[in-house]
Amino acid sequence: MPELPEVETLRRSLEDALIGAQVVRATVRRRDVVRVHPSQSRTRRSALLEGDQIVALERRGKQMAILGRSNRVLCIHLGMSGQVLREPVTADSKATGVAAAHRHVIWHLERTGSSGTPGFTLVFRDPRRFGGIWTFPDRSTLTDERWSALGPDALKISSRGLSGALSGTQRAIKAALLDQSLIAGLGNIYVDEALFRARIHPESPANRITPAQNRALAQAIRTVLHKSLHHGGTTLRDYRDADGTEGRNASRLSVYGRGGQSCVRCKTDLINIMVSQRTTTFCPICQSVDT
DNA sequence: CCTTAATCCTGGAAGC
DNA sequence: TGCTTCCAGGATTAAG
Repeated sequence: MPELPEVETLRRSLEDALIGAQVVRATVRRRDVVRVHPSQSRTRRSALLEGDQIVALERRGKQMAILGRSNRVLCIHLGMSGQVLREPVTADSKATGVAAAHRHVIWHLERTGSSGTPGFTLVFRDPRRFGGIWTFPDRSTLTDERWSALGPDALKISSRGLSGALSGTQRAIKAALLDQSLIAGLGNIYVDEALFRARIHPESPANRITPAQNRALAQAIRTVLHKSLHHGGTTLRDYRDADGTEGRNASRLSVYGRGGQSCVRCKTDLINIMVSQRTTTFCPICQSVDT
């Protein structure tokens, strides 16, 4: 479920603590969760930033990159159930808690300059393991080999950028918006929310969207994402930021998860259909095929 | 070009 | 209560 606002909330919740911190040790408890770049196969420890200092956190679509001073990069994708948690190293009771399982990678970090600071850990957990961590020898390799496959970032999508993405395909617009190579960052929640806001039927062919609809949709995507970001993202069940805080946007969703309930705009019952193997909720009146 | 289905995986919920 | 079944979802892959 983590989509763009959740990943961006996570990134922001990590920035202050992580930038400038020194990675003392990285422990991998499940090897298949980490995809080490072929050029780094014999230096797995440094590939995981061991001995490195963290200098930046970036995001593109639903992916987050942790950049080291060495120029080495970790790219984290949360998939369905991934979490990155920051914990004080003194929190000994954590080991027996509910979140104790599925901790696949653990980093031990310290802040230099202030000796005596206890340090902290960063944990990647992912019960369902749809997510993972990809390592790259440098930033440009990440761009060339991984992020080049992504379309423009949804948070700042322009009307022009959106029409460029949609005009080349006659697939259902919902399917196109879920395709990360066309536009990066949207998942099932925010696609349904944006289409509702722009009053577009989810099965409309992407290339038959009118210029007015395209403008409305680009605006709706930005608004829906910014609104969620403002409320710390949407927590349906698993999502937490690095401090374990839940997002507060779930109660503000207009259509996602509200099939059978009444439309916030016209009071008609919202209906569920399947589009691209995904449950899709929309208002049959507000999002009719015409207009 | 397109769609559909299967696959990965776990845990919560629903059904019997 | 306790078992089985279903479903959720992001991304990739194969098949039609």
